[in-house]
This record gives sequence, structure tokens and C-alpha cells, in this order.
Amino acid sequence: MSNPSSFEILIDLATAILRVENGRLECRLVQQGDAVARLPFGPFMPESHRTMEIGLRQWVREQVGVELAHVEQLYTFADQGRNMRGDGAHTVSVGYLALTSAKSEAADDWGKLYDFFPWEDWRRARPAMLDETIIPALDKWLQKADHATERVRLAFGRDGAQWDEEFVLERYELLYEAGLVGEALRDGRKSAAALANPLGTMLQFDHRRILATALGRLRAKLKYRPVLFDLMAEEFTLRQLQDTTEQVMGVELHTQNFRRLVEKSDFVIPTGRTVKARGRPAEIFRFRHNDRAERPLSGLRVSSRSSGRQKL
Amino acid sequence: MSNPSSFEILIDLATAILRVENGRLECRLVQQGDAVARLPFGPFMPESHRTMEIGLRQWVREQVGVELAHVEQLYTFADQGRNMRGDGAHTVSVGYLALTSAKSEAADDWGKLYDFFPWEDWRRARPAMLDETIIPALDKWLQKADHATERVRLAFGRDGAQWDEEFVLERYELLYEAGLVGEALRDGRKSAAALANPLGTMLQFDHRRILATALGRLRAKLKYRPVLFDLMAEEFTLRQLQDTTEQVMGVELHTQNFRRLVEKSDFVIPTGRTVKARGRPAEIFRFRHNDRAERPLSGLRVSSRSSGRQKL
DNA sequence: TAAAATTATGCTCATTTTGAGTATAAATAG
DNA sequence: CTATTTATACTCAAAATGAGCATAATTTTA
Repeated sequence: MSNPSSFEILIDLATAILRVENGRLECRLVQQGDAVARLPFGPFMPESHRTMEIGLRQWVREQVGVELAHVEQLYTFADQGRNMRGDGAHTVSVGYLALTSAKSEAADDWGKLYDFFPWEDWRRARPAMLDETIIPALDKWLQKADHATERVRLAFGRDGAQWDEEFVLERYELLYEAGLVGEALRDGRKSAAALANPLGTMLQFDHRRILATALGRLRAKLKYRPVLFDLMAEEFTLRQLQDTTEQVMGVELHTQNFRRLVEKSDFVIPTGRTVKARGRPAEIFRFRHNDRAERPLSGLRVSSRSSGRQKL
Repeated sequence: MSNPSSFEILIDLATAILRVENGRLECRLVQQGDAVARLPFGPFMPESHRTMEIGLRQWVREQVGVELAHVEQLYTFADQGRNMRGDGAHTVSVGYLALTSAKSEAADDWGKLYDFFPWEDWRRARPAMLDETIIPALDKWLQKADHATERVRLAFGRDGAQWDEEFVLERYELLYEAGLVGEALRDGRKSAAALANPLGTMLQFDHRRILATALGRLRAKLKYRPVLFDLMAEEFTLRQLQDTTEQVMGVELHTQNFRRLVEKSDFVIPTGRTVKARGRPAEIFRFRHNDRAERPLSGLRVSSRSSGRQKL
């Protein structure tokens, strides 16, 4: 086995920082002039970064200065041609997910998450673009790429397969391969179907791929660890908690059952105070922090509202 | 933001290849002379490896020649001092999990998984070493490192916290930090308690850390994707399937309920044939491959036998 | 060879969880 | 004051789960 000491590899640390503001899931962007936006990122420098997490926190601090709650490594991407630089160096991206409850800051530093993945937002209904645009275009592509038929079936829930809201990355990757998102064209792929507009808002490098990974991971994680609370302020109503969950999952939930679930889970303590708004005042809750004697893990499962189609 | 083109980084691709043979979970090792064993691994060479998975498959082919079913990226480790080389180059490890149903091959190419993590095998009972050795040693360490008290509590299920069989990595990391595993001493850490023997069998570099990640991931994944079948031969009895599950989860299961679960799940089709052994002959089943019209995903949840203590 | 042991499989039953609603309470808006 | 809105409480059937008993089909052993 050969063992050369270096291949001139650069490792990028890129972080998808998510929050929910005004009932919308958002992602922190770095926007320079009118270039395509990107995530906060920078190189991993082993001389000064004892761990990658230290490195990423440095770039986040320097570039966007957001306070991070939960931080979690997502995936390492190294496919040729998906993270291209002017200088042609080999670049590997390590993607991270971070959650925060930070409030607004400057104008449009934050992008709406579903602008990048409009086909992932099923809250009102199954997005029309799926049947009108995406599926037909994929079908056209599958005529040349029939090896991908089964992957498309599973990822997009066709022919009796269920739509699984966790397969965000799988769907994005297929759209990339089919040449239906802007990044694919940028990277020199041919489009399967000449769409009037590529799907969703583009990001630089492979940052939208990382963002897709982040959303998929978060959707999965919600079901078995109480990460949700890292997106919430100190105090919140159950409706706000539900809104956050719905934003992340991209599905509407049955309010009464959600309430029952959360209260039973014991993650939450009532403050006795209420907040006034439109209808009946809502009680204010707070997350039960690791109080000892309590089990602060175990899951928060969730049941969908719109009939049994979704198996959350 | 500075953007130097390289930091002389070497990326290692290391793969934990798991199988179940004779009812035991095993991991493929590379043993050279009487050095400490290691996983198959090699450098990622972007010039010749279009993707990391291509690279890892090359090293697996060259070094151990095992046919891989499921392959999945686990985690990228870059902590200083955890993957040390003679030459002092900065090395980042990308760990992979692979599953196979390969049969035996040469003598001791395969190591028993629970030799590396004896505290993870709860099939007979809660391992005695936990209360006799591990917890006392950790307590001793916590006197100096009380910042880790809550992590120990969660990972080892103390003070009302549940033992979560998925936290394999968290437990290994704590034992490392406390200086209770061989690698910690090798890397120059001080031991918390002078154990007669460090815990479990050591591996080279950070390979046992990768192996811990692999076991944790596999235990988690079993509950929601049918990866189990990538460990099975084409045909199997339900008892063999249960044995495999028990090996992976490290827990004994309630046979009748396991059977009910599997049959209901529809992942499995009876062949009509039976196999003779000790008692009543068992029926032979096979996995239902992606037959279309079937939903080949969705989970395989599992209920523990030994009273409700385990929440699988 | 009959009884005992072993393994596989079938079935029951109480409990818990889930999905889907109906009903009531406490505000604001007009 | 009445309609509207939102929050919260409660009900009920269906499904899933945890635990165990019962029976079937073999081999092992006395």
C-alpha cells in the first residue's frame, strides 16, 4: 500500500445554521454583493484548529457571529466536480448542522429554507410543482437513465412507495443528477428537460447539498431526540412549539394530539403565566433542562394531521 | 478570510466491515505479525478516486477482498492526537460501515465485536464489569473531571437515566477520556484509575473509535431501515434473523413478538421448505427484494424480552 | 421405546399508544 | 352582545406492544 504524506487536499467546514423566526424555518446565509449566496464556511486548519468543531465555530463567529446551540456533524462530501474552485484544488467539504434561537439581526441575512427546497413543504398540501414539473421532468430523464428508476420511486414516493420526509438529500441528489437544479448546470451537467427555471434557489459550491443533508437529518432527529428545543426561545407556547415542528417536518400536525404528546413527554413545564393574542390566551411553557432525576433524552414522536398518509 | 490552498492534510478511509457468523457479530481485521490489529484502510487519493466510496472499495478489495453489501459513511474524525503517525502528518479519518454476509475465509481474520466492547453485550445480563470495574473507575475520574458528570450519567444510564444501546460511541469516548482504554494510554493520557487491564481489545490509530461509531449507527439504523438483511444469507430461519438482531442490539428479544413483528412487516417470504436441527424444524424464509409495489423501506422495530427496562 | 427436552410456532389478553374527532373555555373583533 | 378565533379538555375506536400460555414437531435420553 502506498502511503504518500499528502495529496494537496483542502478541507472546507461549512455550517447550515437553522432557526425559526416568525413561524418560518430559516438558514443563515452569507451574501456578498449580488453573487449567489453561500453558507458560512472556511478551511480546516489543523495547525490552529484542535478539532473541526473549533474550526467551524471560528468561521461562524468571524463571518456571521451567531450564537450556536446544538452543533452536529452531518457528512463529508468529496465527489469530484461538486465543489469547484477557481484554482482547481481538491476540496472536501465537511458539512455541519447548527441550531439557534437567535433573533432577527440585519435585513436579509437569513434565507427561507423552503425557497431552496419548495418541493419539501407539504404543509398546505402536496406541492403542485411535484406533479406539474418535477415528476414529468424526472420521467424524461429516466428514459435515458433508467438505472435510477427505483431510486426515484423511493425518494419521490411513486408507485405505492410512501413519501418519506427524511429523504431530502436523496431527492436533491436525483434532481441534481437529472440536471434540474441550477448547481448541476453550473457544474456542467446536461439538463434532462429544458425547464423554464431550474428548481429552487441556488447556493454556491455544494452548500445546497449540505443544506439538504441538514434538513433531512433534522427531520429524522426530531423523532428521537429533543433537539427541537434548541430552536425555541426560553419560553414558548405549545402552539409555537408546534409551528416549529411543522416548519421542520414540512407537514401540518393534529394540534390536540401534539399537545398530548408533548405534555406526556415531560420535556416541558408550565409557567402558570399566559400570553395574549387573538383567541384564548395560551399558557407559557419552558423546556425542562437537565434537572437530573429526569430523563432528558428519548424521543418526541409526532402524528400527522392530514389523514394517515404520512407515517411520521 | 484566508484561503491557503493546502494544509498538508492526509485523509484516511477506514471501513468497519461487519458480519454475523455462527451467531456472533464479527468485524474484519487486518493483522500484521503480532502488531495490534487494524481495520482495512488507506488514503483518499483524489487524483484516482472520483469519490471516497470508490477509494474505500479499492482498499477493501486490495487488503481483505470481502464482498460488501450495504456501505455507509459514518463520521469524520480530525481531533489532534487521536490518529497519530510516525511522521506527524495531520491525518483526518473518514470512517465507513459496511455489512456483508460473507462466509468464513481464513482463520482469525475476523474479530468478535464484543471483545472490543464487552460492556455493550447485555444479552445474558447487564455485564458485571460495569458495576465492578467501569463505574467505580469513572467515579474516580469524575472527582477530577466533574464537568463530565452529566455525560457519564446519560451514556451509562445512571441515576434514573436509561441505558441507551445506541450510545456506543459516547461510552467509548468517555472511557477514552478517563484513560480506561488502551488507546488513551498509547496517546499519552493519564489513567483515572490504575486498572489491572485496560478495557476491551485495542486497535490501531482511531479504529476502535470508528468501530464504536459503526456499532452505534447500526443499532440505531436497525430500528427504521431493513439493513438487517444485508447481514443475512439469501435464505434464513426466523431464529437466525432474531439471533442476528440480538447480536447487533446486544439484547435478548421476545421470540414470539419478534416473529409477529417480522411477519407483519412483510419484509420476508416463506419458502415452504424447512431446516432440521434440534427441536421442531424451522421454516426457511427469504428477504423480499425490491419487488416494486411493495414498500421496501420503513422500519423494523423490536421489543425487548427482559421486561420493559430496555426501550427499543 | 416412551418420556423428557428442545425448538418453532400459534394464540390470547391486558395495556399503551395512536389517530381522529367532539366539546368547552377564554379571549378579541365587530 | 355576538361571532370569530385560538387554546385546551376529553372521548372513543383502532392499532401496536409486552407478556405469557399453549401446542406442534422434532431430537435426546432414560
